[in-house]
Amino acid sequence: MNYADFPTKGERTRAHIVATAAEMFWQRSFNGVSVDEIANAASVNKATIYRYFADKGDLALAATRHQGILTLEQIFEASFAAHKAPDQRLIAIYTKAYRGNIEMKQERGDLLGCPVLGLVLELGFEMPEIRREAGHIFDRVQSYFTGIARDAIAAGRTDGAPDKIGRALMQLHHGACASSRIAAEPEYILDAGRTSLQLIGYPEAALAI
Amino acid sequence: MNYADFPTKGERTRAHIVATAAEMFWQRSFNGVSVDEIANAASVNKATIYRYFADKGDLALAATRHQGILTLEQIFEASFAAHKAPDQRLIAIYTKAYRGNIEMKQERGDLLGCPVLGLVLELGFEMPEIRREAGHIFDRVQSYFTGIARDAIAAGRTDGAPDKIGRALMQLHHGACASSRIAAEPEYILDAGRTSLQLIGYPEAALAI
Amino acid sequence: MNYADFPTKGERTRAHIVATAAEMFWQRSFNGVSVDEIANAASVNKATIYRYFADKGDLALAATRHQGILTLEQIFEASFAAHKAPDQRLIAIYTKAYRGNIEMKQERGDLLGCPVLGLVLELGFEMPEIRREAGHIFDRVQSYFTGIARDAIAAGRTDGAPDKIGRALMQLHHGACASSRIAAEPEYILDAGRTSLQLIGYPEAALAI
Amino acid sequence: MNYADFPTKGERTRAHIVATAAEMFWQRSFNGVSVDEIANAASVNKATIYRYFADKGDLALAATRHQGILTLEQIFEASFAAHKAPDQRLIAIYTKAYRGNIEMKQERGDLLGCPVLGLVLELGFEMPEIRREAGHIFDRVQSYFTGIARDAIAAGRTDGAPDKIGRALMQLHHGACASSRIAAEPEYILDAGRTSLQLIGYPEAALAI
DNA sequence: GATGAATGAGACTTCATTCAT
DNA sequence: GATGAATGAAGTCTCATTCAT
Repeated sequence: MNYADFPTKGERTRAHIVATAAEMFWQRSFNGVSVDEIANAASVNKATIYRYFADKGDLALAATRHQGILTLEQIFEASFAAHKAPDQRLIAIYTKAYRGNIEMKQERGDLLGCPVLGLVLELGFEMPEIRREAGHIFDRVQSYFTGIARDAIAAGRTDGAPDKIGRALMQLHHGACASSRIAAEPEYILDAGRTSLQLIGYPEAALAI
Repeated sequence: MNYADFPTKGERTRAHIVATAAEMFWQRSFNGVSVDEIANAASVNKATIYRYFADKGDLALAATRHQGILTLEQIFEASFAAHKAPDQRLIAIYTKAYRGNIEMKQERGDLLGCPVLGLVLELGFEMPEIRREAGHIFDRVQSYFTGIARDAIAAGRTDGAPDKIGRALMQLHHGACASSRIAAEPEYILDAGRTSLQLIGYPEAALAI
Repeated sequence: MNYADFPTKGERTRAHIVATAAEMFWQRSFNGVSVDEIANAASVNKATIYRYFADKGDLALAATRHQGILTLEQIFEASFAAHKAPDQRLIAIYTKAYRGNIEMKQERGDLLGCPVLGLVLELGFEMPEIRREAGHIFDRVQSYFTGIARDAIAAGRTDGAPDKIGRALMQLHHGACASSRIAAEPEYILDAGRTSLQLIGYPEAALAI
Repeated sequence: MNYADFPTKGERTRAHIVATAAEMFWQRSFNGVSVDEIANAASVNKATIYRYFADKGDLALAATRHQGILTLEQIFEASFAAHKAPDQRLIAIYTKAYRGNIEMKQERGDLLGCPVLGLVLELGFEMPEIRREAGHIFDRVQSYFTGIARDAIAAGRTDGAPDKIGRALMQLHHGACASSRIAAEPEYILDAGRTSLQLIGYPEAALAI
């Protein structure tokens, strides 16, 4: 997080709380983390949290949004900015995801997968706003994948409906996150990357470590 | 659940508790459901639950196992018993999953997705036994998919490593469960089914409603 | 409280909590007493309170009812049972009230007045059920006073509408409770008793200490 | 409130806070209103409140005083200034009270009764200064009633000790406030007015709407 | 052996109050 | 000097679990 983005003290405090909470929810689920723990981890008083968020659910919503923005920026936007070719973009996406997870595994011995998926599966029915937010995030993820699909079609590598391919790529991505977290196995991410390359007609493209 | 499988009264009580809890965890997550609520829903005394289970986590483990067995039997074993050809088996799997979710959506307005995925994402790090159990379940799921892949290879429809294809099919399945739950959209399941058929080299096979 | 009236253990616990809470609310108001304090004073766990009452307001409602029943029984019913003549009944009512307050003042240095009035003034708008309950209690109080008025009219001591006189007697009673509590002065109760006797046409009747 | 009475900005701010808080305490009790809510309602910063008042209790004391002054001026002084005869004065007092409550009931659907009684019943034991303040206010109220009694005696309408009659009138007034608030019934005020007229020997005097 | 009753710990939230700019 | 920001304490309520009959 770039703290320069939050000029006032309050905005910085708020952003710090969100980032802390997001990290904890990611690791230990919404209900598995108490507001007390978040306050301690963020080194703020519990009442300060309630100054910025109506309730714990509101904080979870902000955390979801935060994780969505972060993922979209650091994985998808970055990959699109750095590359033009569809296979290169896909490779960049999966390489980044893989590296992030490798790092995590080294740092904490575990690998957390998608920071949004767990929250929305846990809270989707109880908190429709979180579900809606996750829906938006995943819509944007799918858009990126659809763009890749479209370019692959334009390059004559595959055919079919770009949005259907985009959805398939997103589903594979979801599955990769989930299965790699469950098995604590980063390689599963690369597997999904390879399947994705095949789906857009670049079976020969290689995923660099 | 076939109650005839549990001859003694105690076994029936236990099975009834597990089934009730499994349903509730599926819908509202582990931490979102209290032991009180489970006892009420199952119409048993709370202390009775603690007669059969060491603690709430133990109950969650049993629920995970229960859901795993159910899914493996009703979706995968049934599909394999009914069909021989790989595409037919895949079609059966996805058709069953789709129909189950359609039913759910009609009955409760929502669609719950995979009954194991949410639990293990929520509790995986805190309760290693659940993670292990989910690992076993998903290993068996992957085995079924790997078998389908192997048969498709034998039929000359695709090539590659069967286990890698099996993993891809499982990841797609995970992604289908997750994305359809988030969007409350059963069609996403069929989309994943079609992608799966394509992956094993049966792009022309049709998913009956 | 006669504990024999509550056969089961749970009923006794519940009654004990109500009696304890009623006493505390009377002295220090609803919001001035915490559930923790009530639990401590009643020597039960806080969770036990919530086993018997949906929330603190529900406990206040039970306390209101409890105080109403107690007052009606010990002051009004008892006075009516012991005497037939309207002046004697009025004298009995005010004598009991006076003695109770004298006792209180000796025991705690203060005098609490009406156990229902404070609660309903504090919570009437937020908790309509308490207001309704207090309404019922005071309706019954007014009925007793109206009965006295009717008998005084029958005895040729006064005329007018019995219910209007009944209401006047009740209002005087309310005022007596309030003013004696504020001034910590039990004599104000006797003053109201004398005014009441005058209002029903027995100006010469004397209030024994 | 006449803001012209408070020349400096600070005094106006202070007076505005007191008036706002008094209104809120009246409606929802001392403990039922938070300092935050008062600050919001008065459109001042919370810290500003603490610039003018040592603590919330101090604000309650000021609110009590404010309500006392207001009531004494607008009801009692005004009635005494407008009329000379004791029955006319009593009628004026009760008419004003009645009209004020009718207005309230139309405006908010409820009727708040005496603005001091609730506060002092709630806080009397915890905050002796408030009790003392209320004592002073009610002493002055009683003085007004005693004056009326004295004039009625002088007019040969009744006999007895003026201060005892004054106390009776005040107790009736308290009771009228309480019972009308509980029942949300302004007519109860008029009833007390009629009883009061009777007590000072003007049973035939009529209370204009 | 099954269940009503009880509990300690901790959940979320709000309170009155003060700090620091 | 006024206000946004912060806090410790305490509030109500619920949790998973166990006792005692």
